[in-house]
Amino acid sequence: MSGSTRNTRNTRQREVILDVIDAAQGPLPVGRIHERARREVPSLGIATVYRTLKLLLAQERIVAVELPGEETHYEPAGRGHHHHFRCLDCEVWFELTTCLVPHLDGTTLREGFTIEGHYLALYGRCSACAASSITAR
Amino acid sequence: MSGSTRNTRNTRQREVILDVIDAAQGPLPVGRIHERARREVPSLGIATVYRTLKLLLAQERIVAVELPGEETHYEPAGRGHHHHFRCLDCEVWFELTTCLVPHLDGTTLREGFTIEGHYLALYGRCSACAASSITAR
DNA sequence: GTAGATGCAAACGCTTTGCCGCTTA
DNA sequence: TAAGCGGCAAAGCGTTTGCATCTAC
Repeated sequence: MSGSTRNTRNTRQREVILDVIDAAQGPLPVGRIHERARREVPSLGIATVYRTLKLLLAQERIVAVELPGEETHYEPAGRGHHHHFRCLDCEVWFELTTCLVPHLDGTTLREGFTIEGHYLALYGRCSACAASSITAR
Repeated sequence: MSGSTRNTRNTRQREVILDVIDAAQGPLPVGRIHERARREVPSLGIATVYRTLKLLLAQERIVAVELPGEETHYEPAGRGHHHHFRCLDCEVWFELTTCLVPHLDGTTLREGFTIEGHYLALYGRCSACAASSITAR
């Protein structure tokens, strides 16, 4: 009963947009979703992408991912609590499968702040880029 | 020699904008800076705020703080590496003085990602709000 | 006196909305 | 066939830029 699936139709546009998000290796911004979905449906308008993302969010089939200094990205829902890693070379955001700082939640800092949740993003090099930077010399 | 201080004038507007940022307990977004600076200089235009922030950034007198799902905030420079805490009640962003996860940098994850830097934001209740939620009943 | 700064308004870029013809069920 | 949907264009909204006026030095 989560979200509005009532009176909702299955269209090629929605199918393609969800496919693009599901097939990605990490969260995608609106522009990239539009770009990739257009390969299948060239006439696809940007407004439809925005409306579809809003619908998919309401249906809890995707989640919005906020990344520091970047536009909102989107990824499939249901992957639980996890964080993201950005490669400084290829500039791709990857999804991590585990939480690196599970101990933080529930603790209270000296300043009196009680931590109920956290957000972590990592930066560095992915293995592919690290390898090519060695072979490149 | 950091930034352009040459051919730069000291105006009341700039002085007030920097004062507002320095006096804040945490990073502020453009709108709030404008709002507070206007108390001193009512005619202050939003364009001047944007231009001044850009100048202060170039002079490395302030830094831009990216917070997940929020507009860019600004705080005084020179406070080193630290993170931010957002109170879910009063919705204020506070600055923390220490890094809670210094061990992350330099490590390589199983997936092959080499961590060179990290970004952490915390959510919860500040002591004032935690206290008032108790006395409120 | 003059280069630089401000304030206003127009321009921009991204997101949302309105409208109407098209499509799914 | 009808309600939902998509595409286009216009409207919003936050940020940037152009320009004429003002001001710090």
